Amino acid sequence: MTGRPIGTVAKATGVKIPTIRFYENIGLLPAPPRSEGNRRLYDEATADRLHFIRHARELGFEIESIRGLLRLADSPEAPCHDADEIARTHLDAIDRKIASLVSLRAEVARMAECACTGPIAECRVIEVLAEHGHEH
Amino acid sequence: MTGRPIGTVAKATGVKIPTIRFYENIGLLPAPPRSEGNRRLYDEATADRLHFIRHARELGFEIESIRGLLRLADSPEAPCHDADEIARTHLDAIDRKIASLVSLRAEVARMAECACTGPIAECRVIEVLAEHGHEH
DNA sequence: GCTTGCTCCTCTAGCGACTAGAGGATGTAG
DNA sequence: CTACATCCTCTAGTCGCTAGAGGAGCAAGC
Repeated sequence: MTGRPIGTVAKATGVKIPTIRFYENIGLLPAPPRSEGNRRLYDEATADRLHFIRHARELGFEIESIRGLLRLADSPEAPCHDADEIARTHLDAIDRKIASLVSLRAEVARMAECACTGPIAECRVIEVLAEHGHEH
Repeated sequence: MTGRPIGTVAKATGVKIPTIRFYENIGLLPAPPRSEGNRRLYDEATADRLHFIRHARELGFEIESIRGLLRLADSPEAPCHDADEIARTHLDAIDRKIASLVSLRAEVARMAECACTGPIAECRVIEVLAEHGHEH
């Protein structure tokens, strides 16, 4: 029973070694067989799973969503709709995040429009933050 | 020596009670005097400071940035430039976050374009995530 | 065979910014 | 006097890792 050691898989997938072990710990990645010296030996299927996880994480999916997606990936007869819904929910979350960041940006930009020559006593940044009644 | 209890200040500022205590713990908010029964009694200056912190947090400033801003707010003779720089650094961070979220959004949206009628075996979401060599 | 240096192992603790809960004391209104 | 609300401290949990301690295994050179 052979396979690649964790370092090789880490390099191949771009996932750091402690992160791989962490995924195993939380049950996202199956525990691979070990060598005589107790080292993890990964087969291709598990490495692929790790690739899958990394892609999903890069796209900002949460661990629990990825757990769901992996379960679906494992049951090819399940309806595509289920995976699609996870993706769409995620898309909505991204949209909300972008919207709130954009309005935030406007506010911070307005705040940072500062002549920036005087002392703090006249600083717009501090002034805006100290303002009362600016509940939105 | 009077003052408002923590619950009243919490309502007035919109900061939850445990969060106020947390700010005190990490030295962001000064420890207020206590009543005979050991309860915190806040004066207006401290409540204002909490307002300041809340505004800054709402605008996404990190605790350490807020610590700096508060120090500046306390020294009105310091140059405005220092506060402005914190704000500008934050603005840059927001811009980077927005940019990365927007490109993310495009990718997830492309992924979620799914006919969504077949089984998982033909699902585009799963397919995209499982793809190899899609390093960007 | 022996040493060097790399990779690997497990385990615990830390990050940021809170939040939740236990278990108890205090304050107030009827 | 009795409810009940509010407060207190302390610990542990959240999320997704990351860092470090302290040790074992392994491959290559001498």
